[in-house]
Amino acid sequence: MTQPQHPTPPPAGTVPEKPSLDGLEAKWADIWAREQLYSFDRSKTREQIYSIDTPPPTVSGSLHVGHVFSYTHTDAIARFQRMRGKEVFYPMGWDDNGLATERRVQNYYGVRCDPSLPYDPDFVPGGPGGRSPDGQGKLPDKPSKQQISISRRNFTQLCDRLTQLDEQAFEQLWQRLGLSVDWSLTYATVGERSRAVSQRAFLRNYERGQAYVAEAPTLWDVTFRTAVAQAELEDREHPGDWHRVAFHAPAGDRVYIETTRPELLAACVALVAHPDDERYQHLFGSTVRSPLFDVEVPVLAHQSAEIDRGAGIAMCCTFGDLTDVQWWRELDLATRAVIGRDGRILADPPSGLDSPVGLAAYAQLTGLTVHSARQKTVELLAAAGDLDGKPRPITRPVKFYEKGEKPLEIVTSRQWYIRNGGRDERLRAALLERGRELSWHPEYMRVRYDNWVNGLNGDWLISRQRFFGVPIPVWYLLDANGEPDYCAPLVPDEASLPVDPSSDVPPGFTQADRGRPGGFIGDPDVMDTWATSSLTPQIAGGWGSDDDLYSRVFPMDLRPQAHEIIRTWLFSTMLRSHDEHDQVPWRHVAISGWILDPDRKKMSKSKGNVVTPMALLEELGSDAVRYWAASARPGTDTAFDTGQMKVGRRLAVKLLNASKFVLGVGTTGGADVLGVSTTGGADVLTTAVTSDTSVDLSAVTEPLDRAMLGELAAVVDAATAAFEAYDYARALERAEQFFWFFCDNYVELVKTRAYGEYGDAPATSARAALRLALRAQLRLFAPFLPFVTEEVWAWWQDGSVHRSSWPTARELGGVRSIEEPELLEAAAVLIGAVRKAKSDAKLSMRSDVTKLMISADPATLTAALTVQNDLRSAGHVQHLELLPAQDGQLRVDVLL
RNA sequence: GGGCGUAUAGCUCAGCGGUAGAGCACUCGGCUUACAACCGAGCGGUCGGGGGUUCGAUCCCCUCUGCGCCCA
Repeated sequence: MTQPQHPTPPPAGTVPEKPSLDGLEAKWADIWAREQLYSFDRSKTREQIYSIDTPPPTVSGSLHVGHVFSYTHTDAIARFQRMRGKEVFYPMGWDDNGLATERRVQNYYGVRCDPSLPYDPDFVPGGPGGRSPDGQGKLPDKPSKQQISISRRNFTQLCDRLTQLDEQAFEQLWQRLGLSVDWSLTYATVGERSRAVSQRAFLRNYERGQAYVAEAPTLWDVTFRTAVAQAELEDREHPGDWHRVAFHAPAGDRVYIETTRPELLAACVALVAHPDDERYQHLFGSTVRSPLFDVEVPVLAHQSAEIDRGAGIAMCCTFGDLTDVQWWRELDLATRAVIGRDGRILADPPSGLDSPVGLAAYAQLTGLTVHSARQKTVELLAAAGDLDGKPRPITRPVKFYEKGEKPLEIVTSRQWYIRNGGRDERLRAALLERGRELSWHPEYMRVRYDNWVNGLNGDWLISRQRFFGVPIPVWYLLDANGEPDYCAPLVPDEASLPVDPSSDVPPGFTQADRGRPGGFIGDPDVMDTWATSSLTPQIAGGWGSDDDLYSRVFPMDLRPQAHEIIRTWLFSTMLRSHDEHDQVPWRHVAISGWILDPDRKKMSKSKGNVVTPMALLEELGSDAVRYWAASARPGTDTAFDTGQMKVGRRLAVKLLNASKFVLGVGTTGGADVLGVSTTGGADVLTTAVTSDTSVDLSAVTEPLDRAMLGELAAVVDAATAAFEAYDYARALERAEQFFWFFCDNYVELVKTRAYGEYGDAPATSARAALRLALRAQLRLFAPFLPFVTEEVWAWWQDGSVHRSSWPTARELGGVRSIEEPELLEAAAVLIGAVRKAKSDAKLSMRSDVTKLMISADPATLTAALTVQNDLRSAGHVQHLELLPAQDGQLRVDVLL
């Protein structure tokens, strides 16, 4: 069953002979789209609206089952809120901004961006670009051999083109999954609107002094040749070697340091030891000379030197790691850079290296990679006798760019930053306070936010030396020598956004002024992708372009997201909202867990354990997959489990069959007690015709029927409370547990009566109760199983179940509305005892019971008496005997 | 190294102060007029180890161990 079937839909208002799940996704997704069932009504007020800040998936990656998992959680909440009467603002975004897209376009079209090239309007890409998506809705990723250099504008056009293809595949999948998104509200993070919002927010940050440009040591990826922010770092265990190297004191003494980075020897600006370290007290304040390069450096004390690491005294280089940066800054040291942005030793020796012997040594390293320079330096040191012993291998944590494969270097460069509290206690405290204003689901995820904010050690570096992204919207004046003045950037008018400084000109200038002394140059950099993603509420809500809409949806009600991007997406969105609006961007944040493979390893492409979602949806059905997703507790990592999906599929099938029974057992006679209109038709799909007042509970006269409705009312209350607390899984569990009980016990008990065996009034009571219960349960399941519930709803109700109102206890007569609250449970226990007797005797459930003897406490006996007709019918009992139990213990004896 | 989560039946998980639960798997039985891709019944656990609080602990506290994640 890999091909979806498209059976002719049965006429509205009829129950099919053989109900089936096949084809429901295609049928209903199509109808919902055509009817615009989920379209957002922007005339509603903020109080009437429930707004969702949807996570935009990265379209250059592939969708996997983890996306299906978390987006289902959000959709269930959206559907619940919609049924509760909220106007749900549920847009979809595409994250097509940034490096991932760049790489994909390079490989896909076989191109390379060269910003120095002019735009070629006639450029036609080669590569497999014309190919259509494969069966999984994904375009092939094939690296090309030869890469053509093209201009930045041509390059970004290809990015647009490819992401559009990817987005179509994504949208197909989401619709198949049944996400109740309003597709007319879709945005893309590199779209014009996003660029304008991103640039506008940046410029406002700049005006308020929250964004600034600075020349500073920066973590740098030599492969991608771009600066990297703290949030993009990861520590990896990396092998290296301790080298024991001699520095020379004036008296001829040797001072040994230990280092894992001897290649930075020429960049050494000081030796540093802990102020309490006895071994080096006599050296503090003196100078030593470096081996090979013969540069004089001071010996200094600093608290953060580690006494028991290496020799306890370390060389401080500009720059080997973040500790070097700290020492350099706090001890006010010289700067001697030796590593270039390409990760190779610079051609020019650093200042202070001027002796002939030093210059000769340096010349041997020039142009080498870090790795080669290290080997060469070790050779030279050994030859000079300044290397003590053999290098000793160690493994230590080294900082990497999360997407990179080489250790990060630190280079000094001019970059843009946004203040984030990393260097400002007051801002940090304010952001921590913002975190406390949010409702976190689950609550303990708040700690991750606190940890991140408390651990920030610098401002947010937002400029990236890449091509595809939102350009930093500033220009710099060139002085008479053609040197840019970075202190006073030229900024565009907000009305002209978005701008591309590499092709647009600043106010008051013409293209002729570009690059000319006295003219201007554009900032060549783009912003970090998070600098735009941090504005998804503003982008989706129309900030700046549709302020009326924005006032109706912001601050949003819900931010759903995964836990690993609390430090990036959640934090940065909070920061931008704090800066721009002085308030939290949402009220609730719901954190989804991850999908683990059956061996409890995180699913990822590199491990090859990802599951293609579309095939899964086709095989088991969307409702089944959604059931599995919705069964997972919020925030909990969950194993991929087709078994659980099959359980969901069985539930959906059961809903079909049980509904067929309830609706086929006969109407309630004469006027329809449910007040169901018979004017059905898809043209009124979006109209909620069913209201509480149309339900006539008065036909439900039998105590057992009322008891069942009372139980269901309690379930409705529990599910509602669970949903309000964002615990969709509990809401599903309660509904599901009741439904199986309802089918196995209640339906079996009343079946005979419902067929009319005991006359009209008892039959009518059962039929009305069955219908009321079905109508409520379909709505309880609608957020989880949108397709099967809609299908069944259409058999007998007008409109869409997804636009009907969420069930209430009141419409079912209230919780525990009868005087004998345990009636239903008692009846179930008794019929269970009869079944067990037959099962133990290995008899058919149809076989007759000659005599059923029940000995119990008075309340249970009363219950048995009350349901005796149903009990006798369901159990095929000929004679029923009720006896008071002396000890109050229930005993059921069955004479077969 | 610090933080968070988690540990319950063979498996996947619920429960979280008052005599252990579900589904799957397994065993046995049943074509029952909604459902045999179904239904019924059963088997199965000293609730990770140790200590403490309590009349009583799977549940609360401490500690140890395993696993996962986040941050250094």
